[in-house]
Amino acid sequence: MKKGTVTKKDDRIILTNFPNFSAQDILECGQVFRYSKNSDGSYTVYSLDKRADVFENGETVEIATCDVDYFYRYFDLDRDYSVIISELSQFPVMQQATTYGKGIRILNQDLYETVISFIVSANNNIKRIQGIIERMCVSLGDKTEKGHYAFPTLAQLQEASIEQLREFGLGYRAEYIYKTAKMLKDFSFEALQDMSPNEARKRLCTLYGVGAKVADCILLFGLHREDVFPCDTWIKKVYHEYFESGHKDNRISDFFVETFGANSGYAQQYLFYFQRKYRQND
DNA sequence: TCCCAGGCAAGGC
DNA sequence: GCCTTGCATGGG
Repeated sequence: MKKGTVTKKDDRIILTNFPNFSAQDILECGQVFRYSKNSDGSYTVYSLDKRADVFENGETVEIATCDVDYFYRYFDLDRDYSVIISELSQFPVMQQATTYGKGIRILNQDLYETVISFIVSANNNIKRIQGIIERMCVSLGDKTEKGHYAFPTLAQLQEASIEQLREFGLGYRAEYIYKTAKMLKDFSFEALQDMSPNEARKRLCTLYGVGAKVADCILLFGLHREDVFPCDTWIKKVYHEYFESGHKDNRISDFFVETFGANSGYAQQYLFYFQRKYRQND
């Protein structure tokens, strides 16, 4: 396959004939909660106080942003996803899943925003998660020059009361966010980088509201750890529908990591997106 | 009315 | 260590 070109300008990134890039697949596959689809078909995605607008026209994709370097890394543009897809396709279901979600890329999201966002995600559905996080931004975050609201800084989050957090619709997760915001004052994100998956997971699980699954999401979406496999209710359905049964729920993640190895994180996202494809209203 | 959603913490054993 | 239970909220 011919490899496309990436051109960085001052205020935009231009992809030409660039394989495995679809704004819809990337943003609607469940890894990120702050984005919108615009009336002209373009997408806007937000990260911390930044935003990028993605316009797709045939062979050309234009990513308009005032922070080109940030979103170059954010969209994981250095990685060749055709290799990953090729390796995963030997597994029967993966052939279909990677065909369906061939434009997926695992984003390099901000670690702090990922921690808070996925605490919100626990036992929740995507539509509600998006609404809660949006209300958090509007109520606690700064309004930017572009007119949108930034994700609240840690300092801003720490100032919010439990009652205020509960008004966003967090339910019992309000206490998780409240306590973890305080705990993050003395938490080293840098230390996670050099840890094994199990060490890093254990460290993340010291945060209130973070368990095994949320920790794996943080490792995958915030630290781009490829050797983890977040197991939620959708993945359990995938497991029982397409794979061998016999593992207890809390071992399904281990089974998939043994199966997919270094490509586990990617495999998870293809399968999650594939499993949910007829359920876009969640 | 019950079930479900990108589960987790706490308590019992 | 492994199980069970309660949990806020809104949509189907």
